[in-house]
Amino acid sequence: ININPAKITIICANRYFRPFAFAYFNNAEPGNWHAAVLKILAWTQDNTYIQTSYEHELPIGSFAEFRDEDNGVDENVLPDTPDSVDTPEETETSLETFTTPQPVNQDRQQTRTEGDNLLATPQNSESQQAISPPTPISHEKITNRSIVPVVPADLLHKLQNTGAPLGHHWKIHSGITLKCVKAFVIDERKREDLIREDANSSRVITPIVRRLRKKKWEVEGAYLIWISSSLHKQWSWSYMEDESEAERIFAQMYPAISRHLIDYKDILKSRGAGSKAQYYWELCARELKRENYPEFYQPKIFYPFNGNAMRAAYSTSEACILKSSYCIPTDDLSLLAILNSKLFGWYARAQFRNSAKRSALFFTKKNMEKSPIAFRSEDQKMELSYMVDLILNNPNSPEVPDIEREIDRLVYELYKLTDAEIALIEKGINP
DNA sequence: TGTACTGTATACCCTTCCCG
DNA sequence: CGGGAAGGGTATACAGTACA
Repeated sequence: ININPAKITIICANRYFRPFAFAYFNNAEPGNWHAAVLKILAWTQDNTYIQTSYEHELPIGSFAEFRDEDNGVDENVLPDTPDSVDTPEETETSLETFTTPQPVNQDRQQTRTEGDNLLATPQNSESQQAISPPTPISHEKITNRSIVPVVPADLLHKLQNTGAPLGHHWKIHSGITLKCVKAFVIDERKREDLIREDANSSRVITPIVRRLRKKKWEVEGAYLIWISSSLHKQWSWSYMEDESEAERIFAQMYPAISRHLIDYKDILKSRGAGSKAQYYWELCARELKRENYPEFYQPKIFYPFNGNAMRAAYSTSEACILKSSYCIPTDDLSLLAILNSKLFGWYARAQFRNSAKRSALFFTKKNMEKSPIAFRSEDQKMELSYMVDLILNNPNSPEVPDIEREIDRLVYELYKLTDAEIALIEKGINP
């Protein structure tokens, strides 16, 4: 075969990239396949802390930081010759995992071109050294660090490789867009007034559920005037040539609602410009039916789109949620436990921050879908659900902080965190 | 019948601004 | 003043249409 084995990199993965591995031939010379040693650099689900990203200049790297903080661990004490890594015995074995590659010897490097395999070509050029130091790492060091990683970037990496992304198991739905919240969202008292004025009003008033400001688990109920768009529902006023005539018919059908919305006529008309077929009293929404909005008709976890912390809540009522909230239809309270845990909060601060100047986190659909949710056994699910139930049943109990701490502890267990990693999260040290 | 194109509604995400 | 709810621009999905 006339292929230079040193130029081959094999990428091995299943369709979920778990495990994920690079393989390449070490000691490979053109025309001498027998001398080539196949080396494998792998990421697996359970053993995520492997130094290969550093050794091979993959983009991760807060390693320098780690050295500063890790007393006594210094580049100088690390072996600086490749021979201390690759022993003759190892060369005899054809398969070797998790070892550092040898630097390319001088004459072989001269034959290489710029486009050559990065992985099989350890850092020799000056430009590469400027990006990342080429110091090889001993096995011993790797083993020690894999037991107690204390660098936030490594913890983040570990979390990212735990469990499965949220989007694999759950679907996230966004809330209803309103042209003007003040106009369409009403409280219990206003609802009673409107229905007392005209009993028909109840036909277009539907419950919604919102989060309570500043509170993690609690929700508040409210009501929404839901008159779906004429594009989706044929009303008596739909598609009238004369808008004032349509308005008159609307006022006849729902006099109380009409009187309420007239106060917001100007603002609703200005914001509704562009959607020609609609009148100011209509929502830009389909009919509220189970088949149109199945997510609202089942138990759901919901959370606001932004904020400086995740504040997820749970609702079993058949109520809608508004825009700037997302909901996940599920009755799995162990997911709620994870979302409201300190661990997830730490992950969110590390991942979801949108701009440097503001502390706000953006729990966008994409961000959330990618979030790693640890696998839970049935027992673990039950235990977490029980804890969450305790809080939901009595959110103002003085015991809530204790229960939250216990939930945090259980979540740390789910993600198999070490004491050092837990300390990082408790201290709020982000990457 | 399949494909390309087009217009529109919707959802997403960022920015603004209000309220505690 | 900061947090967070709401507004608004825009990318995207999708339905409808034309045409091969």
